[in-house]
Amino acid sequence: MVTMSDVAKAAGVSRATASYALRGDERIAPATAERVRQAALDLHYTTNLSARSLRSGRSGVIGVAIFELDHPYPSEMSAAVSRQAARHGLEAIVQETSNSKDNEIAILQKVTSQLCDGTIFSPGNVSDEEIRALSGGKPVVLLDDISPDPVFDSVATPCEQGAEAAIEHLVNIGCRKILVIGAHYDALADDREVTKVSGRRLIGCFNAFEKLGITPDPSQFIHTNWRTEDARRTAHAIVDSGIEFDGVFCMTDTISLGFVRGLADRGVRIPEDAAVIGFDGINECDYYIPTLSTIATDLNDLACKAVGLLLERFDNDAAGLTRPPRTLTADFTLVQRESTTRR
Amino acid sequence: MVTMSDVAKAAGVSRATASYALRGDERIAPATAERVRQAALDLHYTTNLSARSLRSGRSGVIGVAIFELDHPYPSEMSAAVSRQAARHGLEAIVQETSNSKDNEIAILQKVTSQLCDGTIFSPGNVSDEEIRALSGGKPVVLLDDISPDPVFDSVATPCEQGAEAAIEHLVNIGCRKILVIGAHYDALADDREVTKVSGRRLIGCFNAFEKLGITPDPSQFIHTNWRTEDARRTAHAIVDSGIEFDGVFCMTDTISLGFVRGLADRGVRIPEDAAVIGFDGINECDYYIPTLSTIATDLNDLACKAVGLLLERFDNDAAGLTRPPRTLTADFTLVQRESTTRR
DNA sequence: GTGAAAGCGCTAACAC
DNA sequence: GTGTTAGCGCTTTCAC
Repeated sequence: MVTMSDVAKAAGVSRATASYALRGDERIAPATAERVRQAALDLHYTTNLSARSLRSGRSGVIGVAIFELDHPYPSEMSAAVSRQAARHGLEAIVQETSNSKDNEIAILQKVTSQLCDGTIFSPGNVSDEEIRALSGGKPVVLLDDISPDPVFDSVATPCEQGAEAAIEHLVNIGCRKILVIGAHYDALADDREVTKVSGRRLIGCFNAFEKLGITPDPSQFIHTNWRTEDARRTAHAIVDSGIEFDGVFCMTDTISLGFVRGLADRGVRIPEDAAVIGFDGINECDYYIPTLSTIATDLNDLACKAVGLLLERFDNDAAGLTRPPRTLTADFTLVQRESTTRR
Repeated sequence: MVTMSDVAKAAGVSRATASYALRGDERIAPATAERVRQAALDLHYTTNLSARSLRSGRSGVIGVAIFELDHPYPSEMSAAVSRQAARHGLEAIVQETSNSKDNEIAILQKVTSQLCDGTIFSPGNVSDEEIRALSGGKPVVLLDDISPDPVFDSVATPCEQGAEAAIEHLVNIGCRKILVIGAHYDALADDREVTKVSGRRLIGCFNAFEKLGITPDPSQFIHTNWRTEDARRTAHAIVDSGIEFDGVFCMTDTISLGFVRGLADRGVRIPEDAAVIGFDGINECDYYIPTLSTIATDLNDLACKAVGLLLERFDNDAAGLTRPPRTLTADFTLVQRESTTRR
């Protein structure tokens, strides 16, 4: 392995000078700097991240910790963050928590807190205090952790506004019997639910109905596991039970995909018999048959805001400042496709 | 930040003893070890990865470098590798190369070669020698890099066998005019193509036709960009041109998704008018309308083999051994769904 | 503008 | 069994 000493020797300077030169420090004479750079190139020198990180406490790497890598929404989100990080000269490393507490702890404790300058974390089973303890004082940006009294910076998906827009859209295109798939009517009775994604999307629905002067019936709200196969079975059950409906808001596109497939299994035509709209904006909605309308969270905006909050903390920490935690909300767009387009 | 010195002091032992105790070294008396562990727990000690890695050259982290995180196949593959790594007590970090050479180099050079004990790499634009130079002597397992004279261990997807099975399946269910979407008939004229995924899937097709005594016509093989939207347009063009066909093998599920959508746009019914089968086995094939048949690469098997090769190298390197590079092929299954099921 | 030297937190010989 | 010691490769005062 070629180290900085090798480069310094080849360039005829000391290790310190080599270090400065390679990082573009102003103090080094242009000619010297050039000589060092050339030597590094010739020797195929690459700086040792562990050593740099150990010594300086900065690595230029940020961690992204998410539930499940093999699901469209989290993987598209990770990709967006990766690209956004790259724009700022940072390297993003993505780790899968598998939605298990042990794994979340292991990840925060190991790579993340030790190597990464900061972390973008989609928390599942781990409390704020635990994150605080495990993060080693490095900045953390939480995804969708809307607590009334936030401890960390966070970026929220536009749950309330998006859900509201979805319901309004269904009503606007003429739906009169709307189903909401993803949570019970009385889910909000559980206090914790209010801050969760499902609860917040539910609130958006209620807001929309209220604004439109509609009194929703509890039977319109149907709980299901947020997995495609469960949503498909839920659709079967609903059709088989004879419930009437002409519009459906699915709390995620994953539910939407399964639900639409389930309706198709039972011969329900979309959008003729029922219009369907989902939430998230995953790519595959655009290739489904029919193409699926959705409330598309702007992942670039989300990534931009998350990385931005991290960068702010870096700068602040460097300047010895602190500021209270901020919560930003990502933009969204209502994407109307075939599943809610009636001729 | 709490360091090992703090733990050692709290437990009333030296740093070395603390280090041994925390790593479960046999030499430390059980009582001492327990005392150290308790102290570490009380102080919320977490071992500094950079320091460990710098000193011992091992981190327990493996890198996964892939094209695009927001596409189903690579993200499902990364997830499989993450989980397989976890089974061996390794942490997997995933990085997106964005299919750009600069990025591939940056990733190999930075996190990967410096922190990771080994790398699973899906190479796009970087040569074997470059990988060799950038990997810093750490083991590398390549994905789908079938060179006649391999330099690294690698795991291949079952291209030839899978494509052969796909064509045979189409013929078995009665297809007589089969289209292959993803590569030109004469793509193999380019030598490099023979080792690429597209070329190898083409070879599988040729093998199948030969085995079945069918002489394929060049016009049956249609090139398209491997993106859903391009495949959709390709389907439009094919139908509009009046080419007749009753079976389609798409070289990837992503193509399949777009192609089927494109056929649907033109009123071609699947599987009644044409049967369609893809390749890869991505999750969404199971929820499409119709559900899509596919040659499903066994990602668990692929992950198992890739991580296994890495582990072998770790052990060998530790024992001072070397062995010639090995190339393994992942298993696959033919998954028949609605798109190739005729009543 | 450049070099000498200290030390980040940890591990692994080696000594006792 | 446990402690002492010497670095891993780098950055960063502090001299000059």
